[in-house]
Amino acid sequence: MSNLERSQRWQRRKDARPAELLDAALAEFFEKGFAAARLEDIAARAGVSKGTVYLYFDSKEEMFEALVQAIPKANVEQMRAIAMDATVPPEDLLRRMLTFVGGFLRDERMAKFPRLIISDGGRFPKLAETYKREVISRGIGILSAVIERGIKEGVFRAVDPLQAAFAGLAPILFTAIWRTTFERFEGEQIDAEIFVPQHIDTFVRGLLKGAP
Amino acid sequence: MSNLERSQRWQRRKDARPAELLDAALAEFFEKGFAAARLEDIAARAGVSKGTVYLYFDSKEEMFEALVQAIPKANVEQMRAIAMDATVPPEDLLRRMLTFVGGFLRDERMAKFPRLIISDGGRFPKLAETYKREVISRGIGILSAVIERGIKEGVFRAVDPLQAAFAGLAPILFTAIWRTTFERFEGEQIDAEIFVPQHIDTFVRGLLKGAP
DNA sequence: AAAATAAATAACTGACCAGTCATTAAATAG
DNA sequence: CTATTTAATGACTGGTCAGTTATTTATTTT
Repeated sequence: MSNLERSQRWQRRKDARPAELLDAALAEFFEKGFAAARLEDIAARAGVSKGTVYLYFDSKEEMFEALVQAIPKANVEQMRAIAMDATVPPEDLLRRMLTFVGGFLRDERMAKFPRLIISDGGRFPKLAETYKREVISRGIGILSAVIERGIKEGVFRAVDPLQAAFAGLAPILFTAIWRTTFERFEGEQIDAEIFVPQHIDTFVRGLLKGAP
Repeated sequence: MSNLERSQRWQRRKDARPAELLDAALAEFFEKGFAAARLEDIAARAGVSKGTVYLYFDSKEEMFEALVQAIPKANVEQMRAIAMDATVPPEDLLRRMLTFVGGFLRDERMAKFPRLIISDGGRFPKLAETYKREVISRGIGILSAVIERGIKEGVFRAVDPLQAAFAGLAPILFTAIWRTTFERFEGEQIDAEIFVPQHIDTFVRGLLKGAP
């Protein structure tokens, strides 16, 4: 029997562990929430024992932080890229940006983040704070800048740009929360395919000057 | 020393206990979420020992159910009353109804409910199910009926009434979630005073025919 | 091939908490 | 005033789980 075939109890994989543990942690957190997720299950899912987790992370909370820090930032930066194109009229920019957000929230991973933050933000304020600062504030900032430009150029009515940005984003974020909370029960459903474009249309029309 | 002055260890108050316990439970659930709320703290807050709780409720979950069942129904019925007035044009009805929702969500109690459901709905599906059936579905049903009437009367564009109802409600519910999750951290804030009326205005304008 | 190193394990600890139950004492009936 | 009932207590149980640590074993070095 060769060495390769011989069953080994475990292997040293120093480099791969942290990422694998974070993947496992994300899955468990999404499934059960932060408080109820068991470190033992996270370890098992990563094919490792509980003690090993503590070789790479100081605590459960630190794992959570690492996840919130890492994952949703790229998408926000991509939204900024869309906003940069000053040759596009503001109402089209707005449509594109909100469509983009609706798009990446269709990805399970992204959709489950808001719910996780809302769930455990109460007892672990750092998480909510980080998410607000790194994700929401940036996104809102970019959106409201575009709305402000539209007002200056006389295309939009003179609304409060910050509050309008929230109003544009809220239904889309709400879709993600809905999916992860109420979709599985019978009764009325949000159909993101219809809901998101229709909302964007209504929202942008409602913002335009010359509306009734 | 009279009987009245004599310090008594406790009093029998069979009738008052359940309501007092539910009040205490609501406060603890709002503060810590369902899973993290301690029965001992709920009991203490109601001025009673833990054992007493089990004289009136079979389990922690049953307390939660009782709360979700009881509290937010009245408001939904009040919204139905507004919708009933067929002499008012649909766009005004819509404004009134959404303003009403924005109003009662300013009450702390109401604002904290959605967050509680979202937080613990995952592990206690019954709660989310009850809330969807008893509160959300009813509210959405009433709203979408008014929107449908508006479309039939030729006042609104031919949108999907159900999805539009969600779109009208979502930002207002989102306000409540925001308040209980992100308001305490520095950075951009939703100002409900501006946000809600502005959203309602944009939403209804966006729905009207003759928009650009 | 033996010694050294460090990755990984698994048994353990200490704290926590939902739910139980034998006991106590307030209220009521006889 | 005494006996009975029952509201309320509080110590206890059984189970869970984050974090620790002594030990084992894979890998690297010499």
